[in-house]
Amino acid sequence: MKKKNPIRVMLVDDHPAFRKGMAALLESEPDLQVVAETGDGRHAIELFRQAAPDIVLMDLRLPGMGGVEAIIAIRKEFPNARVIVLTTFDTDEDIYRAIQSGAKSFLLKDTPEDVLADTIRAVHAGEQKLPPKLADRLAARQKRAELSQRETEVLRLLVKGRSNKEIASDLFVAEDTVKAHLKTLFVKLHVQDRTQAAISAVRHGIVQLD
Amino acid sequence: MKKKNPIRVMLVDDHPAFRKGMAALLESEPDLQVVAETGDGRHAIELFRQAAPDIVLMDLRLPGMGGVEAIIAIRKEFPNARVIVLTTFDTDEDIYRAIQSGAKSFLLKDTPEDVLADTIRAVHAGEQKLPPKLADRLAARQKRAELSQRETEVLRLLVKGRSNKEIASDLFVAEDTVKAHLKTLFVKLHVQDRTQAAISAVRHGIVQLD
DNA sequence: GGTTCAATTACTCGAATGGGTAATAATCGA
DNA sequence: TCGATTATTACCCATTCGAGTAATTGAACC
Repeated sequence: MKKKNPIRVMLVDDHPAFRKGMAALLESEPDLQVVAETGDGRHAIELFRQAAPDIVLMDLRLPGMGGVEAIIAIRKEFPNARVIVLTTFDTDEDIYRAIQSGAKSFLLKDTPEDVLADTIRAVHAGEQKLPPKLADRLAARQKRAELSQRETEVLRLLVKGRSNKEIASDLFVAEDTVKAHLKTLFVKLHVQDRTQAAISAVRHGIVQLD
Repeated sequence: MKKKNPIRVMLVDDHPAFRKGMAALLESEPDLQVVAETGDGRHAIELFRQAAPDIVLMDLRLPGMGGVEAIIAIRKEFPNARVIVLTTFDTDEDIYRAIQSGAKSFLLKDTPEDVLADTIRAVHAGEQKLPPKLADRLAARQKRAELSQRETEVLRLLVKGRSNKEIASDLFVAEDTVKAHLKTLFVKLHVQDRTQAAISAVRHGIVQLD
């Protein structure tokens, strides 16, 4: 028996099996109801319009549109939308971008069911809940200096394995300019050399390895 | 109605929701039956003894014991065990190690249900089936020269961001020795410098970024 | 016993990298 | 309009790195 006002949940995840299982888990809670599900970010937006869920459980890696963009798009149209990110990937940068984009919580897919249900209820009640572990990660990310546009480009090329000279010609600037950017990058990333910078960029999710 | 001799499947994956959903998907096929499931690699081994499944669907990232080790352990005791790897992670090295360890197939979690069911049937019939995309990846891995023990250690330290001098003192050898290893590493990995080598190691899954 | 391969070290040399310092121009928010 | 940030370039200098070449040792394999 459902209560009169169950919390209406929408699932966005590209694994059908996961959606199915998650739906079953959630439905076993008397106050939760799965009202919509999809594996596509773009589809999620129009589905939100139709289903008007109380809570969205959103994966980050989605075909077509990324999870963060989907959150931004939804919240642009529905500023009160309550989105919880539920994903396997958890770099500092992922967490940071998700929260920045307006997500109310961030959970990993191996989160115990009871914690998940509690988080859904808490977020539905208007709270913003983060597991302590991830909150620490977020704090770590916050402390890290913001990279400028140009620095990010240089870092991206660095991760592609390009030399200073190559990066310079890629960006149509002098090699000394690239060196200058690298110097500030090293400081901001707390590293000593380019290899550490490249690894750090990948580890923190600043640059994707795709 | 089940047939008299359904294919008995065991699920090993640390996400309860995924197990639940996958079980439901598989059970919807009349000739498939989920007879056991667990989220733990070590537990999988004794569960195999009890349940004697025809097919094991195995994730690679598991708490405690890794998926590859679990496959090896199972096949040591039951050389005829038919294991299909079902995972989100798909570096060349992952695929390679899985097949080396005796897995009969390797699928990604977003595999369409019908393909999955067909693969289970094919493997149960004794075939070794790989999606063309992953077969290519495996071929790419096969072409890559095997790294020696020492080279792998050097690469691991390189990915940790250590300099030649540091790697040398870590391994109690001369810096020239490290340089020599790096030279052969560059050739084997088809790269020009240490940064590319580090990225390549991570991208191919030779070194984990944990 | 010869061969192949991994591991080790050494030496040279040129190129790439990183640190320090500094100057200029543009943009931007207060 | 002033200070801050960003982007740009330049120069110097020490260190690190990478390529080439080569030799030795020990284990594994046949």
